Amino acid sequence: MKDVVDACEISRGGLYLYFDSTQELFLAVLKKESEEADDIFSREIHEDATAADILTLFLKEQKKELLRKKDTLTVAIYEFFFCHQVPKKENVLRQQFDTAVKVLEVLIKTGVESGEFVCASPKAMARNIMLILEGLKIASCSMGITEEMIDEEMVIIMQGLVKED
Amino acid sequence: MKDVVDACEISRGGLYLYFDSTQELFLAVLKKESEEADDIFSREIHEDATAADILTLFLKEQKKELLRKKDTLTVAIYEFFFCHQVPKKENVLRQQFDTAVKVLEVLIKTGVESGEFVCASPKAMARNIMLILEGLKIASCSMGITEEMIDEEMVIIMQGLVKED
Amino acid sequence: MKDVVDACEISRGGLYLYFDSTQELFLAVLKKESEEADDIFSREIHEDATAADILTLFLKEQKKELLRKKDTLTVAIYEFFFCHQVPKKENVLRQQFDTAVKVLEVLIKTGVESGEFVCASPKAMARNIMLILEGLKIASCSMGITEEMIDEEMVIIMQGLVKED
Amino acid sequence: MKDVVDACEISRGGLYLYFDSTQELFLAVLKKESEEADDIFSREIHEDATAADILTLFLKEQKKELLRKKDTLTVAIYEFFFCHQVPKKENVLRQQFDTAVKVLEVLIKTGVESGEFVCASPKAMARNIMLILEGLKIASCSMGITEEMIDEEMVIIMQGLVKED
DNA sequence: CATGAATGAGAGTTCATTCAT
DNA sequence: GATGAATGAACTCTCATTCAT
Repeated sequence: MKDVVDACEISRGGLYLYFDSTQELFLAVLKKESEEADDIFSREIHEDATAADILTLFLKEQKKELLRKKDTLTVAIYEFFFCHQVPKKENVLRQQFDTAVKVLEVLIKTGVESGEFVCASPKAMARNIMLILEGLKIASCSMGITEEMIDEEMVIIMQGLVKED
Repeated sequence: MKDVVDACEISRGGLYLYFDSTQELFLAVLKKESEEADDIFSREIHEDATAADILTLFLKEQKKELLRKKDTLTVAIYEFFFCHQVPKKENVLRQQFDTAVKVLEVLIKTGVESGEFVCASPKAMARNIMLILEGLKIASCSMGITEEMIDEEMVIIMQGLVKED
Repeated sequence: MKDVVDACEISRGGLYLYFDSTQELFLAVLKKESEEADDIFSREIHEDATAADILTLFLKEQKKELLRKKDTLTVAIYEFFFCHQVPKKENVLRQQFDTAVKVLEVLIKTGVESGEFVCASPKAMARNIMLILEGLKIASCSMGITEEMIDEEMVIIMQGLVKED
Repeated sequence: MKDVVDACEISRGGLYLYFDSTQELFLAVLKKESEEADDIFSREIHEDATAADILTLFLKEQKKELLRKKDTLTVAIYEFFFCHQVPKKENVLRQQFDTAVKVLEVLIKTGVESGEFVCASPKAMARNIMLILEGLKIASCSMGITEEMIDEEMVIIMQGLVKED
């Protein structure tokens, strides 16, 4: 509350002109973030490129986010959903995760069809990728990670899909 | 604080005879937990079994923990290290993670030597496994997971190591 | 404040062009109410009827008001004069009370003269009636009353005046 | 809140050691007051005296309370029950009122039996007395009353019961 | 004249920490 | 050593009032 008020140079009461509660403000921030993320994602996916190219681009974008220092929003989001056990439908975190999984699934399938990827269960693999990213994210917030760690994971992800022997 | 003094049947003031702050108390709890976890882990690894057996056992143990409802300690640990950016050496979370990675690395190497596993970079793979588990853990706390999700990930982990075609 | 600007479809600032404060606005409302109440009262008193008829009519009117649910204005008026100990001359509540007492006094005297009522001290009796009504009003707002309770009191009031044995 | 904290010379937080909320504190005050009032009442009723004596004593006691200046508690009690429309059973105000009515009813009946009083409906008369007192109380808080006004009402009440002609 | 976004003091409540006993 | 009553700063939220437009 205090931080928001200070950062926005608004009065405490002024906040309530735009949001009914701090919780609502927070959810609004989440929604905004989510939409912006979707925009970036969409822009990438529209490009005329191979599945591998798109996946690489996606992972690069994720890496950039992971390296962003002092990602206090990520922390705040986690803390929010730790406490507020909202139902699946209203859980923005869950929705973002599921959406990303679906997009990745389609991407992997496309890659399999084009012969770029080898994958028995695109859906499970998509979820696996997202969980690795989630793992990196939480590791970044709670214990710190290096760029090397991220790169290594990206390599493992790509190798798991191309596995040409 | 209240929960601790209630559970320990100690006075609020009494707590400060043993710990200078709630932060220190929390770190002590973590240390204790960590030691106990190590014990369990060691016991498993001492058994006379194949690398695949041990890994399976390890993953099963992890699954059990993931399914434990209301894992408030996990949440508390995350929240603690979100706020207290302690140096690597004192970050118990990091230490536990690194220890687990090392043990897994040895295990994978053993498996590779015995011909059970195929893996170019055991260290990276070990870290990958831990990040997936971390991803599952945070997903469990913040958006909820199903047993099927866990099983699926376990399968992917094992397949990534055996990949016999 | 919010309720007023919503109901009047005026801006918050606009209100201050007509009233210096909510207090002044409230007093203006009271004054208006008081004038309207006087009008009703006058209309009744002008009718050509016996004193008993008029008193009965008056009590019936009071009963109707007492039964009006959610009488938030009454509550607001009480709360206002609880806090703002205004001098007797400016106390609208007091003025209304005194006016009503005077009117009732005249009415009782008329009744005594016509032989309808028996009353040693019309002024005290008039005040007594008003205090009973005040008691019913506050009871209605703070603890709830039934129609039976009102009727009972009305009977006692009338019996106190006619007492023919 | 602030007033209580200032008056008790206690910290804001300290209040919550004894009461879970300001509302609970308030209800506790009410209960205490109520008990003390009962004590006084009981002491009077135990005395060996005629019904008229007891009633006179009761009215004298009520007069004393009515004359107590700055009766902010009475105001606070009214305001509380204006806002908190609690069910009849939990409404302390209502309970006190009903209890007083019952006691008065018994007293009047006793007086009727002993030939001191004349009264067709002791219950209604008891309620009438209480409503007059309630009317005096609210008048005292909101518009101010004089000792003469009180005395006048007391006379009317007594005359209404003895009515010897 | 009129607006409504913005203010800021004050409300009730929580909780890690302290200190007289 | 041990207690637990007490503290006080911080939290979220409300609302009559103001002022740049």
